[in-house]
Amino acid sequence: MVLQRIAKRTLSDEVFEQLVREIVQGRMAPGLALPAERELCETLGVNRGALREALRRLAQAGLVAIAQGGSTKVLDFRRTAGLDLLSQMLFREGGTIDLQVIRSLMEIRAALAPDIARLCARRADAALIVELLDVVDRMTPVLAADDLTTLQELSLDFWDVLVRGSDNIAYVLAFNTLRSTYDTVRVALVQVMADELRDVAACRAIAEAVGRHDDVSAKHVASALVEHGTHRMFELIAVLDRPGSTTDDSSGPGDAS
Amino acid sequence: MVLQRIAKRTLSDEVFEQLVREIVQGRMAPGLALPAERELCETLGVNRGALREALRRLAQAGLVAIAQGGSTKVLDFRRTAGLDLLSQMLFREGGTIDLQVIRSLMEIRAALAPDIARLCARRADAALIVELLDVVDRMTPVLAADDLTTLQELSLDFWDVLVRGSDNIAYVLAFNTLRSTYDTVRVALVQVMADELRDVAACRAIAEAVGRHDDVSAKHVASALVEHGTHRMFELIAVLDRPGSTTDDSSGPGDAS
DNA sequence: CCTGCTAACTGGTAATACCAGTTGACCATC
DNA sequence: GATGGTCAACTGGTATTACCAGTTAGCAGG
Repeated sequence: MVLQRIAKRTLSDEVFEQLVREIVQGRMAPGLALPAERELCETLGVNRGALREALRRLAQAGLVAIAQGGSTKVLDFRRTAGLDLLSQMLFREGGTIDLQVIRSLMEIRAALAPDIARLCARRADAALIVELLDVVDRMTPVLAADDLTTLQELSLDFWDVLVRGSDNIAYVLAFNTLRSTYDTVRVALVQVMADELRDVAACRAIAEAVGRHDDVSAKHVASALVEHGTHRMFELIAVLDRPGSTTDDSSGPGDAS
Repeated sequence: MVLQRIAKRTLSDEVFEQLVREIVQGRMAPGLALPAERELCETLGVNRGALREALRRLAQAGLVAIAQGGSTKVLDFRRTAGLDLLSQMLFREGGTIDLQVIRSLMEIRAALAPDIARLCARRADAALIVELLDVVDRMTPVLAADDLTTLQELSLDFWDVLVRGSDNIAYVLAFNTLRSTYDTVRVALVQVMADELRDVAACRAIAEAVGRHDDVSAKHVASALVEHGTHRMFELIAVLDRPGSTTDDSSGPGDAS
């Protein structure tokens, strides 16, 4: 087993996460007034400062509205929260993965990827093209060893370079959000994404299209590449949604929760 | 002049915004260690609690990394921040609008809109179709009066319904983020978006395609609709980027900052 | 019934003390 | 010289207390 960093969580982190779950999972309905800070911090057993730090973060995430003099009210996060909330929505009550969120993730990825490749082909400079080909070159031996986990990392690196090359700050930031969401369930998805990850040829085709500044080809190849994993994921979801199936594992190693 | 709500900003809001600007505009480079909290709060003239609330929000936004015992360090927001930061990047130093951000906004919108329409056509239920047609019906008299500002609001309502109909939480949340970014500069963009806003026929075509569950048509019409405004915006950006032009006004009324 | 005051909430700010983890210099040990 | 332990001086984390400031609702007076 590989050693990993100890995750240190502060009191306000705990409070924040607890309240996010309460709201996102619907146990605190929109419009509901939270208890007063002095009361709530006593209930939670933390000092008011820690609670306030958590509440401010909730407000920034668009989950509550704070008003001096008035009370802090729960908002309808479907109308007020931003994309950064996505990673908080992955897990349902009880720790199972919400397949609707996975499906959404795959769909937005499929919508963005072709345009990222297209713009990158239009705007990439020589240095970025070299960087792109370098990532693809590093993929080849890993593919030969069929090391899917490493391929997954290289795939993220590949898209990271493409996104930077697209010279579009919205794509860069959205990619960061989607990547961190994906990272949370990465291990559980290795097998489903296997076919896409093994398609290093498509990655090379994209890199070469970018090298030729051929935006049309880059777009089409990227579209085909991500449709790969997207379809596989849809198939899996169709199967898992049938029974009351848990999502603790799909196939091969990798534990969720 | 229309009266508008007074924006109440707390101390931690001010500190947060000030630090966001410092980081996003590059005056605080990635890797830089912030002064100690006790020192920084004295510099800013606020108490430590207010400063900490701001720092926690910065950490959540992916702009700094806080570590007990160590120092708080500035992160590379291009790698760690999420899409929710986009609205904070609209304004450059001096209050001028960053046209690169506007371009990015238009591009991601153009990438998402067709797929939103497509999914909505596949998944919308009867109630949502009624709602969609209702928005379009409300557009017609406003178009006759050529009231662009109201058309702009109805257009946002229209896309809001479409996004909800797509039954994709990632699209819903991303739409919220993009809408709040767009809202910040809405008035300045009325004239540029005019042609798109006046194309109520396209909105109706999308609504009808959704009503027929014709996802291919919905996608294509939506694609054409948003290309409208996107191209106009590109033309404007090409013109404004030439001289050292300020972005205080484009044409007609509407003051930015 | 309406106006306007007031008291009792609410969150916002502040000062202070102490707990807990990190860092680096220093030193004994191997 | 390299290693590992100790300690002091940082850093952020938590807690308590007090008071300021805005909102709300109820009540007195018109």
